[in-house]
Amino acid sequence: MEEEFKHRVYTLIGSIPIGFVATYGQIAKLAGSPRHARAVGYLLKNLPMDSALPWYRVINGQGKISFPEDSEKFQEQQNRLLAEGVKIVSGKLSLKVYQWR
DNA sequence: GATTTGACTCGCT
DNA sequence: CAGCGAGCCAAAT
Repeated sequence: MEEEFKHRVYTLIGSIPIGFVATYGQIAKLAGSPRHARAVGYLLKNLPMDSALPWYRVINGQGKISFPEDSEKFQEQQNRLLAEGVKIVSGKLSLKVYQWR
């Protein structure tokens, strides 16, 4: 695996401000590989749970959490986001995609 | 070293 | 406007 890619992905995710989120594709692109959105997900999947990385700020291209609503993972991610200041509008999470400006 | 898998996307129906 | 399908490509087995 390319260590550099991984490192950039982790760094980028870590740099997402509170109250914002980013998409897998965006992370992959900024990490240097526009077509590796899935690899990003893969990396997050095998993250150690003791990691301080805000993986829950990463969502899919549709601005949603990439888990079925009934799954525990979904619940946890949503809760963490809510705890970070994300609000609910019209029953949906008000997710603002970070733009690395 | 080949095969399967997936926390993705985009485009067409 | 929601749903489905095919493309993509690294990581894991």
